[in-house]
Amino acid sequence: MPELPEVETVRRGIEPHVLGRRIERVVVRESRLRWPVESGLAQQLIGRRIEGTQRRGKYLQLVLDNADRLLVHLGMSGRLFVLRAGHALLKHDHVDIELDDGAMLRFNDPRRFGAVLLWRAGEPLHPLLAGMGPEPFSDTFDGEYLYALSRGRRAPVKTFIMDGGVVVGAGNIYAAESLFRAGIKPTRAAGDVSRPRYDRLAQAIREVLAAAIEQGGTTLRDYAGADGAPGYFQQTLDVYGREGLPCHACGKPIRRIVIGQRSSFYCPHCQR
DNA sequence: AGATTCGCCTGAGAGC
DNA sequence: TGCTCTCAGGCGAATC
Repeated sequence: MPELPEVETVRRGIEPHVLGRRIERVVVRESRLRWPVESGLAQQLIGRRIEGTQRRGKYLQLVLDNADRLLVHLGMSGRLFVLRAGHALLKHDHVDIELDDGAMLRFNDPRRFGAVLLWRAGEPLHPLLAGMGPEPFSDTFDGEYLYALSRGRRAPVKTFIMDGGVVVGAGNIYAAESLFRAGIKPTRAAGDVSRPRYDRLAQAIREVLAAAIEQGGTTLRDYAGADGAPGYFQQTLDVYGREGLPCHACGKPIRRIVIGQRSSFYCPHCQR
């Protein structure tokens, strides 16, 4: 399940293959994604040169030479591969973007929770990008920010940091890992977490995401990088998916609970 | 406004 | 072998 580190890994993986390339052909086999792929997409893209790649939250962006941007969201099961044009077709290969050197970006997404959208130059900030919280590596994201925003909130701190309007990138896996590193119990009300502990949490979120990016993301079942390679951060996980296994810090068994319909893992001894 | 629930999807794995 | 059931979950929209 691609979260921020996985999307960043994909961005880094495809960038050298697409930079400066011109789009020659676009094939949309299935337009029913999270939002419909617009019918004129191919016409909008063909002939454009790709000038850069960016990421905002979990949205990957191809910046075109007319300043339009192609937004790609991998949803839960989306993959973006760099292949040679004409590569054998697999089930759920929904969109191809063929480049002028014979390479091809291929979007595959079994569950179709992903999206491929055009954000045209001159249009206001795309609605899906508006209202997003700060990037975890930006200057505006720190303990003070989390502390101020959380006052009066009774929702669990895990739910709070997973809210993309608070900060982007703390998906289920990384929220759990960050809370473990910060020693904070995930069920604690966001408004009851002290300022010093939010300092630790903000730092933990940055550390966990940075480490995951370094290791190419976390591969549990669905995720693979642009070259098809898995990530390796799952070997570093302290709590996620480790129900009943000994805590890496104290040896007591990791507990699994459900918070906001999502599996949550924590160490009842180390996290308070 | 904040919190909660719903709905969209398919594949993997368990159980029979 | 093959069917049915459950679960996974990002995130916008709707509802409480």
